[in-house]
Amino acid sequence: MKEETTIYDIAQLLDLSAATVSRALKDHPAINKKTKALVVAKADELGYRSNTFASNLRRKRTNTLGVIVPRLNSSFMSSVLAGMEKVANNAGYNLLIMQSLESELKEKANVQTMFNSRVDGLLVSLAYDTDTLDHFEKFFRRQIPVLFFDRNFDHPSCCSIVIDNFRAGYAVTAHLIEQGYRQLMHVTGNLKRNVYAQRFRGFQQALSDNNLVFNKNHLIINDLSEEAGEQAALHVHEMDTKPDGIFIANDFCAASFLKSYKKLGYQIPGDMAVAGFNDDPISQFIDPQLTTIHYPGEQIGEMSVKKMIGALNSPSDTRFKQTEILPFELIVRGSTLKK
Amino acid sequence: MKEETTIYDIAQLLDLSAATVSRALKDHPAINKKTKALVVAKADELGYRSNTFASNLRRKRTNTLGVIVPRLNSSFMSSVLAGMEKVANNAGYNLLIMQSLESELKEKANVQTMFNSRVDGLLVSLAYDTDTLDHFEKFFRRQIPVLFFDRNFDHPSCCSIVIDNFRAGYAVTAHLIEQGYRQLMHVTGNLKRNVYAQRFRGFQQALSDNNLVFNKNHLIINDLSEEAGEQAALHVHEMDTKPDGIFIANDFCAASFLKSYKKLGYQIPGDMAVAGFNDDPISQFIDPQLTTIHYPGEQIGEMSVKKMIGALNSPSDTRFKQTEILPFELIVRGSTLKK
DNA sequence: ATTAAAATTGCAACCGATTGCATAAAATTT
DNA sequence: AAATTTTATGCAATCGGTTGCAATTTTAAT
Repeated sequence: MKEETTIYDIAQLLDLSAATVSRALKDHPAINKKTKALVVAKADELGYRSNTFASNLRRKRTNTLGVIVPRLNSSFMSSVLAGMEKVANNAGYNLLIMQSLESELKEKANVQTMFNSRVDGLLVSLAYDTDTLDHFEKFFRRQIPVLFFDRNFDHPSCCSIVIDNFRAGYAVTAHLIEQGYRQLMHVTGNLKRNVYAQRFRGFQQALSDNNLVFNKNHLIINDLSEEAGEQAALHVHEMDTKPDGIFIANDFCAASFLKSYKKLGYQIPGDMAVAGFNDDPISQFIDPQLTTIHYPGEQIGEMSVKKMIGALNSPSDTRFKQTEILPFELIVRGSTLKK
Repeated sequence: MKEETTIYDIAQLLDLSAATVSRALKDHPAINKKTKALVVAKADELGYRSNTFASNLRRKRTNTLGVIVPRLNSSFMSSVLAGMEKVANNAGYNLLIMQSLESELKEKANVQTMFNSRVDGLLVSLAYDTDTLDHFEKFFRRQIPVLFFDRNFDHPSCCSIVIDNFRAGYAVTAHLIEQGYRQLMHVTGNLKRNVYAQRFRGFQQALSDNNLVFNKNHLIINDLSEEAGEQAALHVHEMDTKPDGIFIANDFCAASFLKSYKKLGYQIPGDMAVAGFNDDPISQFIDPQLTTIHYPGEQIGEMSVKKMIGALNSPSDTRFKQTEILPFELIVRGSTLKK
């Protein structure tokens, strides 16, 4: 096993001090160009790689950003991560990625691990059942920036990157109404999560703007899983007066509903129009294809990391504390065609 | 910003040396139980967290494993990662995750970054077009363990965790034959990737074992993307003598094929039986549901990290160099019902 | 009581990069 | 030519935990 070269080796070979080598390697202005060139050349020659620990130890920074997501396995999240990685890499940051698996408990453990790993900043999309931000207190106290994307929670010291879930929910609902559906139902997740609460608000507002009354029995709250979609279908099947349109806050669950409801003998659209959310690939494979909301995942990822790095570089700049709202797009497909 | 407590603080408060505190905290056998208890109590009280950098710097280990995957957004990969994370966390390792986005170039860059971050070991599933392992040379030379999972490449100093793709390919094909399909076609990815090469071999073997000849025109090699599935459907549509069964080495592509082929007016199964690979959730949403191979993603992840940690703890133990082959499962669904 | 062995603890030198401050050398001004 | 400024480099302490070896204390054996 070859020995690592250090700045001391380089210093000795070039008859310089380690300090100069260190400065040369990071392009410090006080170092002569020729010296820099020499040092860089020698470093290359020896296959030098900077020892991050020594550097981190001294500078008290890790150049690592922590990322906690509910799950990795959605095309949405992986676009987000792709976007994050791109920006982070370019800026010399690494990502430490963990999944909470939608559990607050796991999320807490993740946050603790992130804290112990001394990430410079934390990017989080909250788990399904997270109630409080208490577990982030450690970060707040030490003023380590925490940023929420997609699933957020208002807090004075955190910034968020989201889409306008209210308007998106409104757009979907308005579209359903415009297509002639009047008895609308809504299936969504935990209303403590901003994304679901706001989509629901959008749903309600669209109803009321069109002089439709919201029927409390037309709201189902579940975990938006595949099984939940199935159960929702069964539930609707057993309703006396059935809705003719349904807006489900997640494509996967919507697809599951659609599949199950079809199986029960209903026509889609016609008996029931179905709209989802997220523009998951699945929405194009199911028959009929699913009307949904497209979410700019990659952009959300890029923006999040950019903000974070901005905040790290100039902690006082309030620009980096502001919530950013990115645009969405309504994608109309077969599942909501005219009645 | 509160100051961090260090072992020196604890040492001073308890009138001990930093060495003793250090040893006490890591449960060193030479330290008196009472002293240990005292130290641990004080550490808790002060909210002490060990400084990883100082420790890494001294011990020349990072307790971090690098993971490079082609893409994060498949349910398979995210199960793998979930499995990896579980085991890694329990053993006190962190994961540094990157995606190659199926590009050798990006993979090379990732490997370099991993090297610079001094991961203790590297877990890789190769990109679609990776030709050589040259970019891993740095790791081999320094004897940093590299392990391949799923998509591997034979190399004396690497161990692999895979399923038996040959037998899986064989099983799918034999099933199609058993259902009465005779003119079988195969769509797969780059044959440099073991997974695809072996599935193809399994396909061929099953044919020959059933006295069927393999027709060279019945092999399509593409990137197994959604578009590729569409194009394959068009291609088959234009063939004079059409196959009656097709085995596609990836569910996503298979689903896309199925959808497109149906659209062209064919019956599935009947005109064409379709089988996929991976047991992606999509396979249950498409109509008819897709026959496929179930892959134990989580187990692959767990096993990979276990092996890796084993190799790190006892570098000489050859058990950790052995390739591990995990079981798969043939899942029969509607798309390949009897002719 | 003496000696040998075992159990604890401390000393001090690392690990490698960073940085405030001082110094030396070169360039510019007077 | 002397004084001043600018530019370039070095010194040495620091970050916080780890570990080989020595020193001390306790326990066990003779």
